[in-house]
Amino acid sequence: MLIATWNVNSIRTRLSQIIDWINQVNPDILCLQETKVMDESFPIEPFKKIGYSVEIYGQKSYNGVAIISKEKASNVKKGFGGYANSDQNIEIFQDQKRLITADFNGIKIINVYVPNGSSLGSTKFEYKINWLSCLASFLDEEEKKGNLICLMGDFNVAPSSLDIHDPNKYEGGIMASEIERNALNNVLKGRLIDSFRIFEKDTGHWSWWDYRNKAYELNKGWRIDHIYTSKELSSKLKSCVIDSSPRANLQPSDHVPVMIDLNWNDKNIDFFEEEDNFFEI
DNA sequence: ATGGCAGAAGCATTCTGA
Repeated sequence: MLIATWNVNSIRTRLSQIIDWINQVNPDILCLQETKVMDESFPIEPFKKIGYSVEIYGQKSYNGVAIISKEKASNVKKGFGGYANSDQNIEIFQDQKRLITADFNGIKIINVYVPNGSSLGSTKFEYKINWLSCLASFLDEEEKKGNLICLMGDFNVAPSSLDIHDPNKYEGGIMASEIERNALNNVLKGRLIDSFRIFEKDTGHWSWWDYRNKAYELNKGWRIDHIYTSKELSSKLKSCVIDSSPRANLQPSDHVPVMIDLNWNDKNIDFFEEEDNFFEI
C-alpha cells in the first residue's frame, strides 16, 4: 500500500505534473498541501478520470489540503473541529484550511499543512506553535480511540540538523528552532515514528528547495515534509522514499513527494476485524 | 538587513510562502 504526501504549491498550476506522477507511481493515497483554491474551483475531474476519489478542504489563494485516493475515503473530517485544546481559541484556527483526515482500511490518514511561522517571535510564529499544540490535542483524542495513525504533510520543521543543508547557518532559526522542535515532539510524543529515519540515518536528503538563489541547482535543501506512523504501523513499513525527480520539472513545486510502502491490505483488516482487537496481534 | 523566485488576485502591485 503506497501512501504519499506532496506540497504542490497550487493544484491548478501543478495539475498535469501531479496526474503524470500518479500515473507513473500509482499511489493508493496521495495527500496534497497548498492547493490554493476554493472547493468549487478544485479540478476534481482529472483525478476521477484516472480512477481516483477526491476529498478537499480549500480556501482562496492560500493553504488548502486534499486527499486523492483509489478507495473512497470514509469518515472524512476537516479542520480541528471540537478536538482542539480547550485553552486555545479555536476560532482563529477555523479560517485557515490546513487539516483533513479520513479512514482507509483501518488506518486514520491525517493530512496537515503546518503554518510556516515567518520568523521567531513574530505573530505568525506564535500561530504556528499554537497550531501545533492544537494538533497535539487532536492526536491525543485519536490515540484514545485506538486508531492506527498515519500523520503526514508539510510540517515546516526540520527535525534535526541532519535535515538542513547548512546547519551552521540555519540551526536555531525558523523551521530549525528548539521551540518548533519541542512543539513537534509534543505532537509525536514518541507514539509516532518518522518513517524516513527508519530507513535512512544520514544527512543529504531533502524534500524542499527554495525557488531562490539556485537552491535546487546547488542542492541546498531541507527535509520538512514527513510521514509519521504509529508504532503498530511502523512495523509494517517496507520503505520510505523522497522522490526528488519532480523538482527537476519545468515550473516545479518547491516541494517533492514523500512516500511510504506499507505491508497492508484488506486481508490485514479482515484478520484484525475477526480478532476485534488490533493490539493483541 | 535585503533580496532572491513563485503563485494568486487582478491588472499594478501587494501579500504570502520558507
